[in-house]
Amino acid sequence: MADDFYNHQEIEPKWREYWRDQKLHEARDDDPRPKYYCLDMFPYPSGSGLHVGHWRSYVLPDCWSRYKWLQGYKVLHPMGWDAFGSPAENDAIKKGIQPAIGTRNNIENFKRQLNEIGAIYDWTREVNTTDPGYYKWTQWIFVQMFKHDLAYKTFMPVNWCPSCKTGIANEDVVNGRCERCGAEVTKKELNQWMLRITRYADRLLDNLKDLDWPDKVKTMQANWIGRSEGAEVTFQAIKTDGTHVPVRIFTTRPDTLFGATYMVLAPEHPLVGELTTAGRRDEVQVYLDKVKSESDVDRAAKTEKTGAFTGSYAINPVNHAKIPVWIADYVLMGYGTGAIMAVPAHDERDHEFATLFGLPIVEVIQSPAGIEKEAYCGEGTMINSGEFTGRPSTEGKTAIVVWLQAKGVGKGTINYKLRDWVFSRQRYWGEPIPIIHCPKCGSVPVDEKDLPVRLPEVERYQPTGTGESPLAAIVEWVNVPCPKCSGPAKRETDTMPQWAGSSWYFLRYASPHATGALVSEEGKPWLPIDMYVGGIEHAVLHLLYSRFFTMFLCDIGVVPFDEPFKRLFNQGMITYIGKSGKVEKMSKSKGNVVNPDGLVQEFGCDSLRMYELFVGPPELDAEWNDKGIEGVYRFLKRAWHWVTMHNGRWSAAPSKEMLVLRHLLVKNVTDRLESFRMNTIVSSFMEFVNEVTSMRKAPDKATVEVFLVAIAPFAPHFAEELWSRTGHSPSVFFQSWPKWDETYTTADTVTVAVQINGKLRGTIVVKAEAGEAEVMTAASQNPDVARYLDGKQIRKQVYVKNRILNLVVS
RNA sequence: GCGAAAGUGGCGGAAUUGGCAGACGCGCUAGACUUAGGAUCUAGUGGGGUAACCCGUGAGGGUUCGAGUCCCUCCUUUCGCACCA
Repeated sequence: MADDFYNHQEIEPKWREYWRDQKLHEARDDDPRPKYYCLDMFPYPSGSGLHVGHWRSYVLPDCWSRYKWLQGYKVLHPMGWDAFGSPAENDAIKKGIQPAIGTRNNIENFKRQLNEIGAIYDWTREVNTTDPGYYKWTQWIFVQMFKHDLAYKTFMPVNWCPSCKTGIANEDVVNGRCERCGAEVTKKELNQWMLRITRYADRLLDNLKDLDWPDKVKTMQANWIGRSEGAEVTFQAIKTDGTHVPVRIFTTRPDTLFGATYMVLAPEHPLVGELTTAGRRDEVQVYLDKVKSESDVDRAAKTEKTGAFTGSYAINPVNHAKIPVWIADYVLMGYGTGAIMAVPAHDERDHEFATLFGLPIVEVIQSPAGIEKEAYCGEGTMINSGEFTGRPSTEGKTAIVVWLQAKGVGKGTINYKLRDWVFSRQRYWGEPIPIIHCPKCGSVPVDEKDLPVRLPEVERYQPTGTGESPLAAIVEWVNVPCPKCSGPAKRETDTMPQWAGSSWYFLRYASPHATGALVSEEGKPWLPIDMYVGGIEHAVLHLLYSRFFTMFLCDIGVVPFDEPFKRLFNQGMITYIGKSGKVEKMSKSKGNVVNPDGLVQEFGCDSLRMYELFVGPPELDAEWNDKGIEGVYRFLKRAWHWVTMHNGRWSAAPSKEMLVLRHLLVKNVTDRLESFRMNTIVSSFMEFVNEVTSMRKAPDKATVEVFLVAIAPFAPHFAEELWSRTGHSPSVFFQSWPKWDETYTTADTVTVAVQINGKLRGTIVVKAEAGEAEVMTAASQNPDVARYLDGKQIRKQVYVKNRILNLVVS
């Protein structure tokens, strides 16, 4: 019958419509079941379509959500749009389409394509960061941060992307290049809004240990925060006029203080001028000019150290040694105090520098291999260290800090690599920063009742490049009365980075339509997120910012938790041979995209879903194979045939063998789901179908039911159709996840491998849990084994129950 | 340079975590059904050897009755950090 073949083209749209009509995807606040919040990282709605690489990231969370659903949870699985940001703006500039309109069109297209995946998103909770009803709350958070002294404006050199024509955050700079466009980043002095994320540094670090996240991501965040304990020590530098000026340095090795043989200031250090002697002025100036002309990229690529002597000296507080003060660009102004004591004997960088410029090297930690050839950075016994000589360096660390503190020349301190977050962008397409500058009252936040500050329409979107956003040109928008004194004032014209809206969107899904609060009381029980799925590329930026926002919102009572994502899973990317001939990440720019539309047409959405899982371990990158989907398609067809050919003619009672297969399937699929080995789940189903079809007997109804429920999260249309055809209603998703019975998954007979001298010589079938003597008897009767035992003496026998018998003979 | 992960047939990948290496799929070979097959089904498929057997998880060593799995040395690939004192 024509009706009996697996017609995916017919059944897939039908069931999608059914789910939509039945509102199967909607998460209801009043649903009494326990909640489960599964979240996909929301996309930027780009104009180019979804390729099979995108598909992979949406399939896994959908399968997981459907699994959780069958387990009896009310599942929140929402979707939205991270729609602010340069691409829409650049499009606007290029094609003359307003970003708002371009974005709307892209979202339409994206939604249609997501629908093809068969994913159950709750579209009633869709959020869009560019919606004024949404960014009202992004601005509200900024105002709260301002009120809590977490947002401040300051004039400082920031990373400037000459191509995007905007200042960007440290996190946006990758190897000296702009993370968005790849242009070399330069420095620019700008008056910028900053967020004091550093205030949360310790908490951001300490909380990591309790998160169920991949260690890799935790490590990356910990490294980014870069906490290091040490001491700040004050040296007295002698100025050209003979007076002393304190220079503070940071060190993690106070135990090596006696080995400081020179000092280095960052070229940008404020004391460089005062400490440069007349005789050295020219040389120092040449060096400063050279450093200034170098980009970060050049500076990073440089292998040899450079520097210049200022001509001045400083006094080491512990031994009053007079040591020269140098400047060198291996010392960074942005970290610690911008000055170091150099201990060439016990620091690689200092050693290299000292060797190059002929500076003295004094050993103060006993070094196994000496310190002439290279620095010794380990611990050991302190030597040449005055009263501390003879003590272990680990002890010396604290002892010297105590000593410094008592003398008032230093103290224990902690430094972080993490910097405050540059939050201003001089671009059009972002949330206006809700601040009004009043000549009398200073920076005044916009009244909460006046939020949102809507983004006005402009004629020109082009970034000006002057350090001002295009908004600055809209006089009627900029000029407003001061909220405090009503005098003439001006709006802030910088906008927020794209990260702003994505740093809290996951909270808004809980109550996307609430007008009186960021999260309503009804919405709160959905939070926090139980499972967050997305790419590793957000390991630092998005995830760190989101944690910071959540901590702050927790502190001001908006949410009752300070970590938003309990569990994180990073999906690997899909790779494919690109036009370069190499295997690369699948992307439009690499010219190696595989369009899913044709595959859906030919093999169906369910085949593609299952192949996306089957392609490889979900956490690893996987290379796309054009033929691979055919295997999954064949499997679905075989399974379809198996069910339909026996439909209604089920065997009355399951055979023992069938029961074993059924329970083993449930056990395998469940175990593999829980451990996220999605690729092997597909294998489990294939093995099951291979087995049951080769039995050439009708299955019992219960086995088929279990099979259909178990496969429903992965091939939902397929499962629904067969569920209905086998006389069930309503949806298969109203069933509950099947359980297995250990009595069937543990066989009564087992095959035991028999090895002679570690080599497999035969296998024997024995009762499960059989004793060693019994197995030994069976083994010696097995001809394959016996021939190796003939005339030999058994020296040793090792038996591992139900697995293996190894006989050592001679 | 530092750190992390990984290296298994022609290919993607399995392996209950120390116990029969190569599940499952792709590809390939042979056969069946077919006017036909790029459909479907059946059988086979790590390498060598007529065979008994031997060899096989990047390379080399070690621990063990037994190692893809643990330890040491090295090589390669990918990712992250990259003068953070």
